[in-house]
Parts: sequence; C-alpha cells; structure tokens
Amino acid sequence: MEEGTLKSPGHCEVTTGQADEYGDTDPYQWDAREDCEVRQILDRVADKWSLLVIALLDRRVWRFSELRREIDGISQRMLTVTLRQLERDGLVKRTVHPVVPPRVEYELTALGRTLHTTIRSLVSWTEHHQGEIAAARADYDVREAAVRA
Amino acid sequence: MEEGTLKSPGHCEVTTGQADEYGDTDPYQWDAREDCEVRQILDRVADKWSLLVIALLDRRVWRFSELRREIDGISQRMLTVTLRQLERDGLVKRTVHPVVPPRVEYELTALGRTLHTTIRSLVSWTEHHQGEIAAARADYDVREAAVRA
DNA sequence: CAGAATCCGCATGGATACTG
DNA sequence: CAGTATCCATGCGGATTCTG
Repeated sequence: MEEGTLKSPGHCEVTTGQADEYGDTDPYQWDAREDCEVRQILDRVADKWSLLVIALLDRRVWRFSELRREIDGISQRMLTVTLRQLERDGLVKRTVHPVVPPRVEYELTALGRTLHTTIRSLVSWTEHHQGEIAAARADYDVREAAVRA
Repeated sequence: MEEGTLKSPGHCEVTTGQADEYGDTDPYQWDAREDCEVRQILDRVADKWSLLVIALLDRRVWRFSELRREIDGISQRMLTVTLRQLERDGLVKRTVHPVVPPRVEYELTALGRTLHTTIRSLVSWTEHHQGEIAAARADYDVREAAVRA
C-alpha cells in the first residue's frame, strides 16, 4: 500500500520520482503540476472502480459481498483496495459488526454524498451523449480506415 | 499498436455486440454491467490525463508542444494517445496546418465543451474539499498506525 | 463472510530513435 | 514541430490460498 505524502492544501510537494526544477507560475493552479494535491485527489476519484462504488453506495448501505456481486468484473482484491481508499479519504464509512459470521457494511459519509452529486452529473452527461460519442467513434474509425487503405 | 477499445481481460463479454440501443433509460441501469456503454465512456473520461487535457483545452486553442509543456509529467506518447482518444470520441478537434514546420492545433468541440461543464464541477468539488480529504487521510493514517503498533 | 497475503501475467506507459 | 515506431521496466490487478 502506498503512503501518500500529505502536505497542507495548496502546498505542492513531489511525492515520488525526480523533482526537477520548476519555477514558473501557473495560471491555473490545479492542473499542470503532478505533485498538486488536487490532481492526486482527481486521480483517486477518476479511477476505474471508485465512481461505480460511490454511485452504488449512495443508494443504500451495502455489505461487502453485495457490492462484489453487483459490480460486474471487479475482483475481491480491487473492491477491498477501492473501499479502503475511499474510507481513507473520508468518503465512505465502514462499519464492522462483531458477529459470526462477520458483517461489514459500507455507506457514504456526508462528504461522500456531496461528491455523489457531482458524479451523478458526470454519469448523466455520459447517458445523454453516449449516442453522439458512438457516432463520433464510428465516423472516426471509418475515416481512419479510409486513410489506411 | 494499441487500441483504446480494449476491454478488461475478464471473462464477462456478455453481449459483445455494440449494443447500440438498450432501450431503457433507467437512471440506475448504468452501473453494474461492464459491457455497458456508459461504463466504457466513463472509463475513458475518468483516465489519468483526459480530465487535464479537456480542462486546458477549454481555455483556448493549444498546440501540441504547448500542451506537452503545460501538463507536468505527461510523456509525449501519452499526450498523443490521449488526444487521439478524445478526438475519436468527438470531444476534441484536431487541425493540421500544412506549413513547415508542422503546426497542429487542438480545441474542444461543442460536445467537448458540454463535458467541460461537468468536469469543471468535479474539479471545483476537489478544490473545495481537499482540506477535508487531507484531514480524513491524516486521521485514518494515525488510527491505522495505532492499530498496527 | 470479509479480508489479508502471495504469486505473477500482461497491459500501461516511459524512454529513445527515427521521420515528414 | 508533431508525431510514429520500438523496446522495455513498472505496477496494476486477477487468481488463488489462508485466516479470524
């Protein structure tokens, strides 16, 4: 598990890899710097499974195996990793019931619910425009095939 | 030559057809199926570089090397791949000026601009809550360290 | 049931060299 | 300048096994 080096918000510090000398000021603080905290958070949100998990958790409380069954294609390992990351970020609350067999339940925190609103709009956009995207892809593929021929 | 349309190497190729129309617009139908088109699009949008590129392109028209310089940490290869994907999806328009040396400019399409609105809100959320997330992480790490000890 | 731990295949993506 | 092509290291993530 990677140790996220955390600095105060706004302070940029290189996590891993070479630092190199930066120096110029960036008009848009959030974007370019890969050591920028906002980018780290975006990377977390914009990962393969997080969006799915958050969207599901918004509906109700889920048990681990329920999520596993519901999310098609996720491995047990990745579900665990994803849930831990979201829990660490304060987006998901994990509740262990001391019973046998174990019963662990997951739900969104208040913070997680605010994020869900945004995610919801992203999903909505995708739903609304999937036709246009499919058309654009088909168009692109045809044109590229023509060039290649 | 790698193609972006690669599915995850899982076994779940239920309906490998392009599924042009699922018919239903159920708000909560998008999630589970990994063959769902919405999920494929989300995977594209939610990748490491796409968000960054789209956000930059909304500002103005950019040349290739400008983007390369601006996006810290991206390799020339990944910038090319990302731009091609976005172009294929109809989100980015690529204009080649037949001059020497070559001049290629990138900008958002109308479709891309509609997505930018959503992305902008995602970035805003991140900016707004990065403090809370940092605190949650610190809290989590402390507690985990305590357990481990 | 929920997960931790382990092994490891292979896609992801960086570095380099070459081209129009 | 704006790519393409190639090689190759890294690590993501799947499969499996073991535990409380």
